[in-house]
Amino acid sequence: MATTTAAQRRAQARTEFDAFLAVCPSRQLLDRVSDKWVGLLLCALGGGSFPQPSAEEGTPRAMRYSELLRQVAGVSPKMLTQTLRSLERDGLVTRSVVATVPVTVSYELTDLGLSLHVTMRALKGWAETHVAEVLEQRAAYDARPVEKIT
Amino acid sequence: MATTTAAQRRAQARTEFDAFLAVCPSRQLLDRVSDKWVGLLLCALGGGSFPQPSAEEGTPRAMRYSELLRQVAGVSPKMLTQTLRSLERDGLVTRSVVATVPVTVSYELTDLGLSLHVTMRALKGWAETHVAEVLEQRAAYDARPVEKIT
DNA sequence: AGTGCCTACTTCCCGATGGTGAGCAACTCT
DNA sequence: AGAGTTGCTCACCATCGGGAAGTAGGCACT
Repeated sequence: MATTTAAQRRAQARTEFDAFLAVCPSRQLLDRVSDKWVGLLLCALGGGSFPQPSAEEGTPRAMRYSELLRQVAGVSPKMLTQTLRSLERDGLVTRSVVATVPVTVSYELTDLGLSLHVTMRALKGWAETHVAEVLEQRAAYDARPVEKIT
Repeated sequence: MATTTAAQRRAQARTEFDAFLAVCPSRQLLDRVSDKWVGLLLCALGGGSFPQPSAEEGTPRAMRYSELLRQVAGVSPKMLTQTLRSLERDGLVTRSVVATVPVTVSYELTDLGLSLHVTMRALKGWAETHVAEVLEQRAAYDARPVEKIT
């Protein structure tokens, strides 16, 4: 009985540690910045585009909402707005509004956003470099016999 | 009228190009590997753990299902299985089954998986380095007056 | 006048997927 | 019998991304 109580206490302590880790800020941040639209927007604002060869990376520059909407293929106004708001909140982009007619809103990477963009370029490069190999692996996996043993 | 038709054709061509890019394999792959459980599992199999200081990266080694379940805080059996299957299909991990009682199943990074793990370490490091700054930015953003102009 | 364009979003609805909780099978030990 | 190990599987539900349509204000063209 004393052994069981000690085991239960250890399990409880582990559960609490797990809960702590699961809400850890840096872990949540990694999840956040790993969002697909985040990556594509950082890339666009950083002067590049993905998927494309990386040979001609442009310079980071401010871009307008409609520019981003056109350049980031497949993004909807909703996801664009949502992601830009999130990036702004995290301090990764600045949003500037000029009261022209029509209104002009532009977004630009901060230094922090630029550091993330630079860091994410490696991951983008990895995907471009290895996509063919992964596709082959998938084909091989899908072609193999279904295995029943567990 | 001829001008309108030409403009419509250009818009149509752009829409088709967008559709192509949106399903581009390397872009899909980047989305895939950016999944939060993927990152954490690659890290665990690569001998490290996140979030933790990176000073003591261990060596990549095979790990059993239950080991991974214990080490990756917060993951459920469902997500663990699902993610491991996906990693196996992409050729990023190998799954080995030994018919012991109970059965022994272990997972190990492939060379491809290891290359991805190495690439993702930079992103993990970025999150750990900058999490405090991002939290401050969020607090500042949340504290500012609500702006009504668009 | 009407229509279409530009700007930067917003709203509503639905479906996919992640998450939770419980369970399965086969064995061993108490 | 119950409790533990192994590695999953299944049912249900909540969340959030995605799709489609819409808003407002101005300007240009027919």
